[in-house]
Amino acid sequence: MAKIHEVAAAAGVSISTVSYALSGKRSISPDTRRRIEEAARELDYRPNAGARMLAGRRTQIFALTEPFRADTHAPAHMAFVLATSIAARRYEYDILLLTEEEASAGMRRVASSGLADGVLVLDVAPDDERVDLARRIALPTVFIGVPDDHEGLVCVDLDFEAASALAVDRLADLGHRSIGFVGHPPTSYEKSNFPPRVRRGLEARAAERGVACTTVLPESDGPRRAPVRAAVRDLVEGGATALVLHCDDTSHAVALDELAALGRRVPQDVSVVSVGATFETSSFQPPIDSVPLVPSASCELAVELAMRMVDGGEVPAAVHLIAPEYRAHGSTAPPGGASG
Amino acid sequence: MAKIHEVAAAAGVSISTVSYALSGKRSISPDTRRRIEEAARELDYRPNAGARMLAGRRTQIFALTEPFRADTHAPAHMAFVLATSIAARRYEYDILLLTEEEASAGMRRVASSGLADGVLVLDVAPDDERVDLARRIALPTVFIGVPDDHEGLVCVDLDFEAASALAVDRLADLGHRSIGFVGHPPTSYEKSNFPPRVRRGLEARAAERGVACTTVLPESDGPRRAPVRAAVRDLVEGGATALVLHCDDTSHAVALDELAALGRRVPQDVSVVSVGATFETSSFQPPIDSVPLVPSASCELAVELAMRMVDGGEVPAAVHLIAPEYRAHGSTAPPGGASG
DNA sequence: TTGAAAGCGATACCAG
DNA sequence: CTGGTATCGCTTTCAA
Repeated sequence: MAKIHEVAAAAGVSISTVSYALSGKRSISPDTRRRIEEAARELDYRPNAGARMLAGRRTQIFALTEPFRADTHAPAHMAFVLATSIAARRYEYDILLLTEEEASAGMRRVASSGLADGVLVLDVAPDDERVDLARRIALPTVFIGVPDDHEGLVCVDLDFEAASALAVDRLADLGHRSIGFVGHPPTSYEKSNFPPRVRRGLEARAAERGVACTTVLPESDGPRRAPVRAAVRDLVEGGATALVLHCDDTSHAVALDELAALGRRVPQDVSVVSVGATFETSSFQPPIDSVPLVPSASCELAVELAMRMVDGGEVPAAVHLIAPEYRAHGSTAPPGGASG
Repeated sequence: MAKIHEVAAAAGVSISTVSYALSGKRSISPDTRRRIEEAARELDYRPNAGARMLAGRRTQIFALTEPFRADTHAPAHMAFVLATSIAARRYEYDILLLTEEEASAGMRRVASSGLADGVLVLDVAPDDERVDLARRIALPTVFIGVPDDHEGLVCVDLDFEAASALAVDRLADLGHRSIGFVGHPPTSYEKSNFPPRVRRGLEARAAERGVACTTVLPESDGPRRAPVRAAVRDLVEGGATALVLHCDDTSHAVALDELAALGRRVPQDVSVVSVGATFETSSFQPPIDSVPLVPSASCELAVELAMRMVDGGEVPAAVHLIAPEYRAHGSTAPPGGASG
């Protein structure tokens, strides 16, 4: 824990010069800079965090609020936390965790104690309690996800409607006239903010393209995930030549397994596209086309916006949608294989 | 962001009195204290974090290092992060996230910048790179998990050996003479620190009790988790009258499903005990006896030790083992049902 | 029981 | 291009 004056002494300069040299906030002669950097390195010097917060006007910390809900999908959640942390570090920012009940109390606490420069909100619910709070506190806040009432808020998310539309377009372009949609369990459409958007986008674009679309929202439990299997069977036997999946990874695997059990080949007999997945769909057997939800994309944008706000820049209080991207892995083809 | 002098003015006292009243570090007349607390509440005052770090000698922050390894079991990991955060908040401490590559660089950074008062290490590998680092930095560090080389370190963990022994004792006491052990996939025994301890404890106690013990470490993939099913089948058909499980939740479910498929009732035909699970085993069909790994227990102890170290107290540099607890849910019985 | 004032260790303004 | 120094907001002696 060397201090700045030790570095100054070692380099034979004043402490202000050390500060400027290390922050790069004013020009320093090459020679002086070199001596300072060397001294800093040898002493393993880093500015004291507390002093820096106090003297400078930033903490270099973002608070990350995440209510670990019981129904939170852990792997996806971890991916977002990790992506946020990595994105923040690019700007030399650290992440402070705010969990559970603490989500609200914590935001207040962090705001009034100046512990963080901004707040990133994860795992957003449609009627999220953190919405009101965000409007009240005077701290830059970015939602990663879109609550129902998002007026005046800065939100970041994948354009799920467009993602679904992309999937429908792909299938419609190939000639499919009837597609089946396997979604999350019904409760997800109330507790989470994005499943409804996927469904809406899908059904809307299907209607536009004159494609028949049947939606099933199977429970994700039961022995061998029977509901998912039944959904797949019903859809395929009902005439769907393509399946769009928006569900967890296990349900994906089960759906593929059921197709195999039914003797339907992918993509010859049935085309399959995954929408909004945070997991790798290319490692399924067979690999599945995907319009993924990429955590790093959302989190990087969120952090960038938060940084801009911290720097006093203008950031529109609006939903910042991320354009979806179609990733082909060979699971789609024109309809008409065996069932031709 | 009210400041201390505003509170002092509002309460008609000096700032030092406000500081003392709020920290409780010296006695204040009841009346004065009341006025100060009221003023603080009305102004929503909280000490500025940076100023507090600088003037006081603590940051009120613990760094939590967690390398989000690819093979990390997300739900368990989340449970530990959450438990750590909750435990820390009891002491008015916040959690700063240190991830990935940053695990090592971050520890160094946090130590030399005085960003945290201590470090909590999660997801410990047998040959963890953070071990050497922990010895080098001058920051109280507590490992939640036990690396192979833990000399001079403060570690906290469930006594897995004792947990296994508890399971064996239960079964041996009931009269079982041959038990099967279904463990994690083989690679887990290298990448993670506790599976070997479970296995060791199990086999040792089985030997002591004169109970035959067959170990199988099935892969946790394949269609319908065939390896797990095969393991269960082989063990049961090989004469095991009881199964001890130390694997993920899905494998538990699959194992039970396979027993049902084999026509073996639990516990009449086969007894089943789960060891070291972080998930709820009482909601399986049927509910399963468990000697669980309780995240809150480990994390609370870790935080308590870290706090004691921060406060300058004595904490033995040793492995602090948590005594396991047997939770009966009706999945064990004397052997001799159908197979009499 | 209370108050005045000396730091804590940086940043950034004002000079030179 | 470099230095002196006021300042950030609190904690904690030292005095009364």
